[in-house]
Amino acid sequence: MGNKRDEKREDLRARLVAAAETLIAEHGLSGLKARDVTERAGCALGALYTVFPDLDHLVMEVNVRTLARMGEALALRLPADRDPGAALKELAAVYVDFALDNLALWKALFNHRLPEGTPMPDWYRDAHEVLIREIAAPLATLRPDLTPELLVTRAKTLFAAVHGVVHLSLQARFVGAPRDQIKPEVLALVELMVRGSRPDA
Amino acid sequence: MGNKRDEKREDLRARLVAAAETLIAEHGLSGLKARDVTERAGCALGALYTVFPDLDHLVMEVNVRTLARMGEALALRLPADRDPGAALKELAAVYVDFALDNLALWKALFNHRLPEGTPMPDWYRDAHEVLIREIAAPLATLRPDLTPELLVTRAKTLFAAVHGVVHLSLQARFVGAPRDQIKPEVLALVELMVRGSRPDA
DNA sequence: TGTACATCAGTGAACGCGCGTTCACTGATGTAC
DNA sequence: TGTACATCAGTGAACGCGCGTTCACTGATGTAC
Repeated sequence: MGNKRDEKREDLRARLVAAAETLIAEHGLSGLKARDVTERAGCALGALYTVFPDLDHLVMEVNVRTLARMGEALALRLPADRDPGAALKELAAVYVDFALDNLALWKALFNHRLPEGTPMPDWYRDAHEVLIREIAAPLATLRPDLTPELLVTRAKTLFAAVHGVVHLSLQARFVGAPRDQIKPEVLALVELMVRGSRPDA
Repeated sequence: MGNKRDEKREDLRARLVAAAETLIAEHGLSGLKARDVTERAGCALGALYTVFPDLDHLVMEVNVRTLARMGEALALRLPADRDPGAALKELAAVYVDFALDNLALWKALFNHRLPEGTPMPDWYRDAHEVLIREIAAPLATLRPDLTPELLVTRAKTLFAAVHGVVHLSLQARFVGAPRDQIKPEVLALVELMVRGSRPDA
C-alpha cells in the first residue's frame, strides 16, 4: 500500500488549500497567484498541477469550504421550532455577520468565474444549495400556500434580495448603504418582507 | 480656431465610445480589448490613448451612457402623481426590462473595477445617483415618517434588493431564480416590501 | 532484513501569450507673412 | 490668395510584464527477491 505517498499527497493538498484560503482572505481573489500559493504552501510551482488540474479548481475548493463554514454558521443558530419570521431575520443576521467577518472569502464566492465554455462541476453547484435550504424551512411555515417549487424560487429571491444589499454596500463604489448600516438595513428589509408575507389583518 | 481639429477629435471620441459600447454589448466587458475597439472605430491603436488616459476611462464613458439611458427609461414611465406602491413596482419593472434588454452593458455597470488605488472620479460616482433619486420620490410618499437621510438609505436598500435578485439570477451559476421568473419574482418582492411598509391595518 | 530496480510525486526553469501602453515618426491642419 | 514653416493628432510596430501552465529531470517511496 502506497501509504506514505498518499499521506504526503493529502498533506500537500491540504497545505495548498490552506495557503489559497489565507491568500484570498488577505489579498482578495483577484490577487491570488499560483506562485504565491505554492510558495506559502512550501512546495514547487509545478506541484500545484499534480494536485489540481488548474488554479480555478483550487479556488473552487476554497469556496466549497467557505460555503460549508457558512452552512454551519447558519445551522448553528437555528433552533427549528421558532416563529418563522424571527428565524428568517436570524438567518439574515448570521449571513451579514458571516459576510463581514469573511469579507474577501465571501466575495470570492460570487466573483469567481470559470473560463468561458467550462461547465460548472455539479459538486460545486450543489454546494451552494445550503443557503437556500436553510431559508426554505422557515419560509414554508410562513407561507404554507406556496407550492414546493414556488417555495424554492421564493427562497432564492429572498436570499438574493438580502445578498444584494450586502453586496452593493460592500463595493466601496456604488449606490449602497454605508457599511455600518448594512445590518440594520438588511434586518429592516427582512422585516418588510416578513410583514408583507402575512395575510392581511 | 482649431475647428477642423476639434471636429475630428470629437468624431474620433464618439467612434471610440460607440465601438466600445457595441463590443461590450456583444462580447461582454471582460472581452473588451483595446485593439478591437480601435479596429472597429477605424483608427490606430495609439489613437485611443490620445483621447482617453486608459481603457478604464473609456469603459466608464460607456457606463455613464448606459446609466443615462437607464435614467431616461425610468423617468419616462413615471407619471409622478400616482400611488407610490404602484410607482415603485413600475420602477422595478422598468429596471428588470432594461437589464434584460441590455444585458452585457448592464453587467458592465457592476463588474467594472478600477485598478486598486485609483479613486473613482466624482462624475462617475454621481452618475449612479439617478437610480436612487427615482426611487426616493415615491418612497417618500409611502413613508412620510422617514427622515430625509434614512429615506435615501432605505431607497438604496430597496434598489439593492431588487438589483440582487436580477443580478444573481443572471449569473447562470448561482442560486438564483430561473430567467423567465425574474420579473414575476422581482415584482412579488416589491409587492412584499410595499405591503410591509404600510402601517398595520 | 538488505539490495537492486522501477515508479512517480515533486521540482523549478522556461515557455508562451495576451494585451495594455508607449514612443519615434509622419502627414494633416493651422499660423505667419 | 499662395507659400513656408510649425504644431500636434494620429500611426502602428515594439515593448514589457504578469502569470498560468508545461516538461525534462531527480530523488524519494514502493516492490521484488
